[in-house]
Amino acid sequence: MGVQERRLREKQELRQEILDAARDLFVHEGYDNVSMRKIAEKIEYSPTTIYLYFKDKADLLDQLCEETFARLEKKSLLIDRSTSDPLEALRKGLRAYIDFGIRHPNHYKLTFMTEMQTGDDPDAFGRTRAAGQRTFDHLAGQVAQCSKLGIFQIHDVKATSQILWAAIHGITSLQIVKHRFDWVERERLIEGMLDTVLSGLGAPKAVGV
Amino acid sequence: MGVQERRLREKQELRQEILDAARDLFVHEGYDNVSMRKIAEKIEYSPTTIYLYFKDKADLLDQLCEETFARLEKKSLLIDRSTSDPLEALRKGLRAYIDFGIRHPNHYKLTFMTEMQTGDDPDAFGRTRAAGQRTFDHLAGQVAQCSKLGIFQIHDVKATSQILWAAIHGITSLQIVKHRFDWVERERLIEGMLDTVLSGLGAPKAVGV
DNA sequence: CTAGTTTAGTTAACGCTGTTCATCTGCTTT
DNA sequence: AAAGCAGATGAACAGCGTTAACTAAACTAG
Repeated sequence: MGVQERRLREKQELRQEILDAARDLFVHEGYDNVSMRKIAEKIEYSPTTIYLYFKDKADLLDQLCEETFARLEKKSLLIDRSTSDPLEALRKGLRAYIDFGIRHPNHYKLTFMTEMQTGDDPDAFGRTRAAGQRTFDHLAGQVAQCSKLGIFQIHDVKATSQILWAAIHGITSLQIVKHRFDWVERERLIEGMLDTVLSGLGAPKAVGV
Repeated sequence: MGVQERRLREKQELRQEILDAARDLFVHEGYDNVSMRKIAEKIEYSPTTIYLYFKDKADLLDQLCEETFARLEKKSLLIDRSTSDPLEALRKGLRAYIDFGIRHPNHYKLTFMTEMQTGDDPDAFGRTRAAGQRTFDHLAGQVAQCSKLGIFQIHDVKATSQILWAAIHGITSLQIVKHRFDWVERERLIEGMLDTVLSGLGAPKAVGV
C-alpha cells in the first residue's frame, strides 16, 4: 500500500508549492496585487487547481499568517528561556517583535496590517486568529509576571498587554509604511518608546527621552 | 454672461454630488467594496462621467481624505482655543485623533496604513500627505509647549512627538484592522494608553491601568 | 483483464472590477 | 441655419475571484 502514501505525499508537496509561491508573491508584491492567476502561473498549474487545496484566496492568506505567527512565537520562547529577569525578558520580547516587523515588512503587513474581511463565514481566518491569540497570551503572561512581582503598578493585565501591543505595533507599522517621513534615528525612537511606555507602567527607569 | 457662470456652477454641483455619493459609500461599505459603477448608479450618471471630474478612484479618495482631515484640524484648533492647560489640550488632541480614525476607518487606512506607491505620479495623494504633515506639526507644537513648561521631562521634542504619534496610531490602526480581536473595553484601552504614555513622559498622573 | 469509480487537473464561463476611447447629444456662437 | 464645443455616454479592454462541467489518468472490484 505504498502507492497511496506516495500520492498523499505528492498532494502535500503541491500544496506546499502553492503556499511557497503565494508567500513569495504576497511578500514581494502585496496581497492585493497578487491574483490567483499569477500564483497559478508561478507554479505552472491552472488557476482552478489552487481551489482543490485551499478554499479561496483568503484561506491562502490565513495559512501564511499562521506560519508567520509561529516564527515570532518561537523567537519569543527562546528569549524567555534565556532571560531570567521578567522585565528584561518582556522588553526583549517587545523589541524582537518590532525588529521582526521591520526586518520582514511584507510578512508583517500581511499579518498585522491586512484587514481580514470575513464575508459570511464566521470561521474565516481561524488559524490566524488563533495564532495571534497565542502570541498575545504570551505577552500577557509576561505582563502578569511583572505585575505579580510588583515591577508594574497596574490592576488590569489584559488592558496593559493590549496597550503594549498597540505601542509596538504603532512604531512598527509606521516605520514600514511611512518610510518617507522625516523620522528621528530609529534606534532612539524604538528605545524611547519602550522607555516611555514601560516607565509609564511603573517600571523603574530614568525619565526623559 | 450669466450663462457661463451657471454652467460652471452646475459643474461644481455635480462634482460635489459625486463627492457626497462617494463619501457615503466609502464610509459605509469600505473603499475596496465600492465600485465606480456603484457611485455612478447612486448619482444616476454613467460611470465614465466621474472621470470627467476626477482622475481616478484614488483621486476621489484623496479629495475626501483632505476634506476629512480639514475637519480634524478644525477640531484640534477648537480644542486648543478652548483649553488653557497645554497637557489637557494635548491629551484631548490625541484623543480626537484616535476617535477620528475609528470614525473614518477608510480615510484613516488610506492616509496612514497604505504604502503610497508613487509609481509614476509623484504628486499622488499629495493633498492627503500635506494634511498629515500639518497634523504632526500641530502635535509637535503641543509637545514643545509641554516641554517648555516643564510638564514633560524630555529633551527631544521631535522624538517624543513621534513616540506619541506611534502610540495613538497603534491603538487606532489595530482597532480598525483587528476588529474581531478580544479587546478590552475601548474607552478603558484608549484612556489607559494615554495615561501610560503621558505619565511615562513625566506628566503627573496616578500610575496604574 | 476488463468495467466502473474515484481522483487530479483543466477549459470555459459568469459576473464583477477600473479605466479608455470613439461616439453622440444638445447648447452656444457665428 | 451651420459650425463648434462641452458634457455625457455605450461599448469595449484587460483583468479579477470563483464555479461548473468536463477530460484524462489511476485505482479498485468482479
